[in-house]
Amino acid sequence: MTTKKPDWDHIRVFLALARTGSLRAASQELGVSQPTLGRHLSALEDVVGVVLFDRLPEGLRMTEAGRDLRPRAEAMEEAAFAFHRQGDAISGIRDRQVRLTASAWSALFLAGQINSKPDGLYLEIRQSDDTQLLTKREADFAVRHGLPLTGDFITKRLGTISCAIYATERLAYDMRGMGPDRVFSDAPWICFSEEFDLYESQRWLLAHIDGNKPLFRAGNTAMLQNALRAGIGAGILPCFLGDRDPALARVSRPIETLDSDIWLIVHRDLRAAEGIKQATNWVADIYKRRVMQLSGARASGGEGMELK
Amino acid sequence: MTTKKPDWDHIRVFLALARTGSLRAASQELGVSQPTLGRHLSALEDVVGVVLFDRLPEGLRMTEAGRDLRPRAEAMEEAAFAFHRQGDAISGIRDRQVRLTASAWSALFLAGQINSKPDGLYLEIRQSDDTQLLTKREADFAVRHGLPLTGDFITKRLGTISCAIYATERLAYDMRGMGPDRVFSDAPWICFSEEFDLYESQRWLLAHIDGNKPLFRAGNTAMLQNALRAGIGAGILPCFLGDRDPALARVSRPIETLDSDIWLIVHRDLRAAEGIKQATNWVADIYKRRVMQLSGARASGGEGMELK
DNA sequence: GGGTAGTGATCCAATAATGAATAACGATAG
DNA sequence: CTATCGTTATTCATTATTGGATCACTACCC
Repeated sequence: MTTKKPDWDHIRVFLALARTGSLRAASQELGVSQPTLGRHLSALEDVVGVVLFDRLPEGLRMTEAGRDLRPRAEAMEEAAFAFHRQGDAISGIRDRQVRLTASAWSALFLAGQINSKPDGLYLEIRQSDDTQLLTKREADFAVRHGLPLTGDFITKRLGTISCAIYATERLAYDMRGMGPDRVFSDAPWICFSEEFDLYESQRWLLAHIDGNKPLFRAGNTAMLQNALRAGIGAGILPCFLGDRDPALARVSRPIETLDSDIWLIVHRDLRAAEGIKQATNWVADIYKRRVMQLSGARASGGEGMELK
Repeated sequence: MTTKKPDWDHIRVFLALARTGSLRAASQELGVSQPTLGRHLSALEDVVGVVLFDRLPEGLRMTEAGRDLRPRAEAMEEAAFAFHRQGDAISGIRDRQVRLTASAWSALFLAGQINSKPDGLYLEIRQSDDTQLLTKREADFAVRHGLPLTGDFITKRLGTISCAIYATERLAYDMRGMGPDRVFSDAPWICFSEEFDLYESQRWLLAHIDGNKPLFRAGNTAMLQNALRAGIGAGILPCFLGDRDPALARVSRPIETLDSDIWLIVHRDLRAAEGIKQATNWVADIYKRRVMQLSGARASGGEGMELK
């Protein structure tokens, strides 16, 4: 009979070490101390009979054996996630916050509607674009601009979000005077910082203004909006934000090219959980009721230039 | 952030409890005390948020939630097995006995050839017909009469094992006199106990002797052989045993219907491990060299009746 | 150079997990 | 009804695990 020592948790440690590359970093992530992790690793190496990491002064370097073993450990982790997902589904997420992750704009939008949240539903909204949050079970469902590439998810289209170019009324007036051809090169522009360069709207703006460097780069949407209010430049905002800001006016009509579908994404295992159903219904309902706000439709038409 | 408490080992406990049905039984199997298992179970129920077992005076009764979760836990266990198999493959099973499981006759046969075992190879032969031993990682490879139905195995045909009917020379003489038609109904027969009723040879014999009840049922092959030696009856033995027993003679020639292919079965993950290669090569070599013994071929032909 | 910020290893007091003993309980047999 | 057996739950002394502090070392930056 082989060793019956329970080492499943040690495999979990192995994975954390493989990811962080050092005992200390992993100790922070796992919430256990560095000496303990070192001991766990040694214990695992003992039962497996193979050295998993070379201990170097600059950290841990995974051996070839470790690299071979890693996919197996990840398969095990995935199984553990599936186990807990199923548990969540069965428990209906009772006595726990439902954790929703949304991209920047969607997170803002939902936070603005939080007062319509049904009683008894405890929500936590986490702004992130990391799809992995769902598979890693760090979030229960997601609101995203795109569909996930892999994984066993249920998706539902929530609606379309439109954005336009906004500035103070005064600046907007001047810019409209420049006309579609010169506004990009002559006006002062504000955009997001480099980490958002992958965003569709950011790419669109940067491509249009071309050589004309943006005079300010904001780290998040709220910063951008405040900068616009200060009147130093123009920038892209989602209509649901820009239209409701009395200090801002549209420079352009909603830019159709940048219309973006919003998707609700929930893991198949969780879709039937009571808490999840409540939360997703709430979210879907909001997007249904606020479709006008999101698309930037207005009772009074005809404001701003047509840009594309 | 959710609870980061490591509970993978608790899932392992959950599985053991699901299988044994009681804390005490599981504590024996896992080598941990009953109070500890109870605590582990409670801890797991805490994080999952669901009651997994009802604690009854007669033991644990799995709840519906537990039944739903069980397949997930088993998937995780399978992943853990795969992890360790891979580890074994990489380490080459150094510093460890290679554990071989074989069916009754094959185990006997191999044990008889153990002196040809290469130095430095440490073998443990376990007699069993449980195919699960391989997937549960309780054995490294198997010698079986049939092929496994499921699983990712490498198989190799080792040879054919033949068996015949044996008895003492005196009884064999009498029986040959009865002729093929009456020998089954008139002679005294010995067979295996009921637990072997699924074996091909046992089924064949029981079907032939029909109403004629066997006068003795042996619990294993050695017992059967000894009973035959005592002269009280005739029975089926593999040729490699019967032919080498000077106290026994063939009543029949090898019975072709009962020829049975022997297979070597090793998990794909383990096939390249050094220790495994050594051991499987040794086994394959034996079956190759002793093919005559196994098939019951003899220099002097023509002994015994032809039965089918 | 000479700090600084990393890394893993080691030691030992504090702590958490463990298990033998036992209690409490229900089922069962006589 | 009583005795016995097999459960899980509880208790508490013992044991094993843990982590803060520290050491030795390397890489890197100024």
